[in-house]
Amino acid sequence: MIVRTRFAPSPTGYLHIGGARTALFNYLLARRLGGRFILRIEDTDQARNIDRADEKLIEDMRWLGLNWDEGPGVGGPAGEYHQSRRLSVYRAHAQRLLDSGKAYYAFDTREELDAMRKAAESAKRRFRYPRAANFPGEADAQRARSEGRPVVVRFRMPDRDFVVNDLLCGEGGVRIAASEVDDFVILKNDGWPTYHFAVVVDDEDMLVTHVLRGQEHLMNTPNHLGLQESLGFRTPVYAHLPVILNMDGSKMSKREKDAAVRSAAKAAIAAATSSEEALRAAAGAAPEAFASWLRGDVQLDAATLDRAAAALGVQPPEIQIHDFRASGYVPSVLLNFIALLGWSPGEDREKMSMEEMCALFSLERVGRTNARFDRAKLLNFNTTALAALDTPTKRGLLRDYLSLHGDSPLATQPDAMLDRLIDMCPGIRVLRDIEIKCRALFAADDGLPIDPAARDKVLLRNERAGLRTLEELTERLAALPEWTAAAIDAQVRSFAEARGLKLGDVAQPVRVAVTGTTVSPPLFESLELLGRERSLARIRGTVRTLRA
RNA sequence: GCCCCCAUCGUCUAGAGGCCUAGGACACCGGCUUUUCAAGCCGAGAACACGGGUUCGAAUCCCGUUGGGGGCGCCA
Repeated sequence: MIVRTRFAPSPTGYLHIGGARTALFNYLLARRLGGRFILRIEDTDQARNIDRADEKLIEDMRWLGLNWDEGPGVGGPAGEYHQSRRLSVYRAHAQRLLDSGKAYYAFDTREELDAMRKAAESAKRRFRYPRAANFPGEADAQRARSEGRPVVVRFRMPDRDFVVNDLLCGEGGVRIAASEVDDFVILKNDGWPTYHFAVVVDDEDMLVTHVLRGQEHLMNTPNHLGLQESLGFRTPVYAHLPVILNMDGSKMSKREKDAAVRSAAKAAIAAATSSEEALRAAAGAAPEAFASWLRGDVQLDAATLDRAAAALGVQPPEIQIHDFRASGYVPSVLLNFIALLGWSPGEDREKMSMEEMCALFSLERVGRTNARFDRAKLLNFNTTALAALDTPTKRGLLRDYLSLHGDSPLATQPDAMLDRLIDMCPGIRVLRDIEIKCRALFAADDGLPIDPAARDKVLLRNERAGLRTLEELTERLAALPEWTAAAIDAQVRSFAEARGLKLGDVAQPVRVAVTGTTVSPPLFESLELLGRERSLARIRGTVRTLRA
């Protein structure tokens, strides 16, 4: 029997870390066992579907390299892989259950259901839907509809305990008592299937053999077993994966990003480096909404949050796969790291290529404890991996990074220039580091912005020692017979030695004068790249400004 | 509230009753290197949640406690 796995996300936006790991494990299992990996889009909630969200999700999957054998864009035997395009399939199966008395119509309103749930809660009972003694017929459904009552189809759950044979949870299966399950809705009032129903039908249609999914699905598995039994379907092998949490143990979500930006905003306002009004305007938020966000009552939407973060000059923590791409992580490294959140190949192995993971993966070695997402370790993985790549490969990654940052001055540079920048920046942790270090080299020479802290510390402190050094050095540099990193290096060193200065005492003033900051690629190479004219223009400009 | 899952350094984990004085990785701390930021090199500290069993012997098996996570929708 050929192994068939699937990743079945609900398209509510970009792919999350947890979703990516679920996808990865399904992918690895299929690859390891010579099976097929299917992508299916679970878009059965009309209210929640965001326009074209599946495209973002698919983009992230492709970027990660988690390519599917069947699914959107590649097709397959099931024909359609968006549940929204398979409605007739679900309806046919629902009708079958209706006809055989294994499902029935129900006409309760939300209010009635809420009231029943409240009553159960106050009586300290678990709510169970009160199944009618006699099921309503088609005529009753017609009447209910004409009276404007909601009409749903509920599944008549078999009245017995269920045992979920899970590869990861429990030993000898997880037993869930009959009292813990009830007659759940399979067809909503809008005629669309619920998740529980669509997932069972599709896993059967698509011949899925192994279901690896988040542990939050463990308790709904009896619903699926009941449906499979009543529909005469196979039951796939289940493995419910532990959850990935934030470092603080909370559930990983966009909230963390929101909180990070909020605390930066509060700090900036408290330190008077910014005002609430200025930030609000920069973020483009309504005054009341912004105030309520600052109090922590609500979250900001993604775009507003990004603008606020930019205005504050803070880098919010990456949450979604897309965030990591935008920071300049290597996709295979991200996958490698995520795989280790729950899986270990043993023998102290950690750093692995995709091929190695495919060869080594096994469910027996997947753990069962929740993992926290440690960005520091991921950063280390990325740093190490980047250091091992050759320049053309890094350039490819940098191009991808820049495709998301069209406003970067690096975005329009030719390959030869990018290669030069890459070689000037060893030891980078993420691709964004290249941009941070190099962007000043592409700024206009006139009116180069100087960081005040750098200016005070490096040029003005100690009675302008840095500035005086700079002035003395300028003419020596101007007189250099050739403008190469080696020549500049020799000149600066001999100058420093003659004055009894450390190299840094000379190099830092030049760096600040030329780049406006204390951080840049190696100075002499930077000066060579900039050229004599532009370098001297910047130094002289800075000197002029500070003298005035 | 009821039900389910889980429990080794700060974090991810190795560990299938003696190989454990508990191994690796990241982080942290100390040192070296260094024209900035990184990177690199060397070194140190750091864990079997608790309480009962079982056994000659328990991180490993059983029970309980505590703690963490999840579920109880016409969301997925």
